[in-house]
Amino acid sequence: MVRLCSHPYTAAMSGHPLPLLEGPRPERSDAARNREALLAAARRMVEDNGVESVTMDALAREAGVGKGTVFRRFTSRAGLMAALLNHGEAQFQALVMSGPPPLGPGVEPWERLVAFGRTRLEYNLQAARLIEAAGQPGRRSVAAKSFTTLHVIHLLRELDVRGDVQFLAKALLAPLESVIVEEAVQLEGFAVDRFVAGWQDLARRVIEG
Amino acid sequence: MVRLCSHPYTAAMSGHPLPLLEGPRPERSDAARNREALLAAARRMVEDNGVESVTMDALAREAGVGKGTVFRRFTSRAGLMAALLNHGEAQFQALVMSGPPPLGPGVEPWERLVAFGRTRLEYNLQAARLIEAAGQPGRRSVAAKSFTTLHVIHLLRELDVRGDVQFLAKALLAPLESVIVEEAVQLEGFAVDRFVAGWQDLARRVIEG
DNA sequence: GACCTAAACGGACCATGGTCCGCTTATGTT
DNA sequence: AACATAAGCGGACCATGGTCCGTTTAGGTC
Repeated sequence: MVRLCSHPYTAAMSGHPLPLLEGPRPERSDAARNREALLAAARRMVEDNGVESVTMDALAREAGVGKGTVFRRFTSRAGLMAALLNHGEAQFQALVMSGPPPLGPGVEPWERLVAFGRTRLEYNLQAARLIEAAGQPGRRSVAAKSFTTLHVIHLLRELDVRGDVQFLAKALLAPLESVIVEEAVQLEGFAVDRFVAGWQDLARRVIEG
Repeated sequence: MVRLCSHPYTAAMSGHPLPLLEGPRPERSDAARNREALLAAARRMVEDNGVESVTMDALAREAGVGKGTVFRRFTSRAGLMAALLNHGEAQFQALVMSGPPPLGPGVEPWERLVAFGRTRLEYNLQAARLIEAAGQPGRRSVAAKSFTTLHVIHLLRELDVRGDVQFLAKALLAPLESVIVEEAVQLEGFAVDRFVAGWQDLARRVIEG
C-alpha cells in the first residue's frame, strides 16, 4: 500500500507522478511516541513544580529517553516551551474563532475587541512564565502572533478604522504582552482591572481617532 | 581626616552625630579600579565582536581579574549588560532633559513627543542586542524605564490629555520596545519609517481621543 | 609601623543548555 | 524472511553562567 505522504525522493524513485505536498517527513512511530512522552512529562513537571523545574536532563530522565532525543525533538529548551505553549494558544484561537460571544463571533466588533483585550491580557499573564521560557522576542511561534494580529486587524477594519491598520493592531497588542503587563502589575502594583480599563480606553481612542 | 561618606557604624563608633545618608558603602579603591577595567574591557569587546562575544570568562581574562570578581561587581551577565546600557541611557536622558529641541525643551509638547518617539525607537533598535542581554523583562533598570514613562506622562499632561495618563504613557511606550520593534522590522519587513509614522498617528489618536 | 577586620580576590567547582557521533531500529523493498 | 537505509537514539562531552571558600589586601586604628 502506498503511503499518502511518502517523501519526495521515495515517490520519485517509484515513479510517482504527483508532486506531493512537501510536508516535513512524517515522524517515525517511535519518534512520535517519544514526543508525546516528553510533552506529557513536561506538562506534568510544569504543573507540579513550575517551569523552572523543567531541566532538559530532568525531563529526559522523567520521560525515560536520552537527552539527545529531547533536543532532536524540540531543538532547544525554548522550542520545548513553545510546544507546550501551543496547546493553550490553539485553545485561545479556537475560542476567538468559534467560541461563545463576546470573544467569539455573534456580537458587535467593539464588544469583541474589548473581550479580546481582556482575555488576551489574562492569558498572557497566566502563561507568563512559559512565554518567557519559550524564548526571547517574537520567537514565539510566528503563527500564534500573527493570528492575534490578524484578528485585531479584522476587527479594526470592521470598525471602519482608517490609517495603517496593520500598525495600529500591533500597537494595541504591544501593551498586552506579558513582559509589559507583568512589569506594570508585579513591579508597579498596577491592578489588572485598571490595566484592562486603560486598554479599553486606548482602543476607543484608536478607533475614534 | 574624616571621610565624608564613612559608613554608619564607623560613624557611630566615632560618635558622629549626623545621620549620614545610607548609601551603599563606597567601593574600595581596588574594587573601583576593577569595575572600571571590566567596563572598559566589556565595551571594547562589544565594539569589536558584538555582545555575544562577551563571555564572563573571556571578560575576566581580558580585564585581568578573576571570574569571581566579575560576578561580585555585576552580579550576573545581565547586570553587566545593564551597566553598559546605563551610559547610553543616561545620554538619552540628558538629551531629553536638556538637549536641543525638538527632543529637548523649547518647543511645543506635541513636537517633543514626536521627536521622543522617533528617537526612542531608534535608540531601542540600535541597542537591541544589549537590551536583550541585559535581561528579560523590565529588569532593565527601573530608573531608566521610569524616566521615559515620566517624560511621556509629563508631555501628555501638557497636551491636556484626560484619562489614565499613566496607563496611556505605558501604552505609547510599549510598541517602542526593542522586542516589539525588532519583530516587526526584522521578521516582518516593516520599514522603520512606517513604524515611526504609525506611532505618530497612534500618539495623535491617543491625544485627540 | 604593627595590627585588625571587613571587603575584595581568584579560580576550582557545579549546574544546565546544547552538540556529537557511533550504535540501534523502524520501515519499506525484494 | 532477509536486507538496506535513513531516522532515531543515548549519553559522553563541551561551553558558559553562576557559586563557594580559602587567601590576600585596603585602609583605618593604636
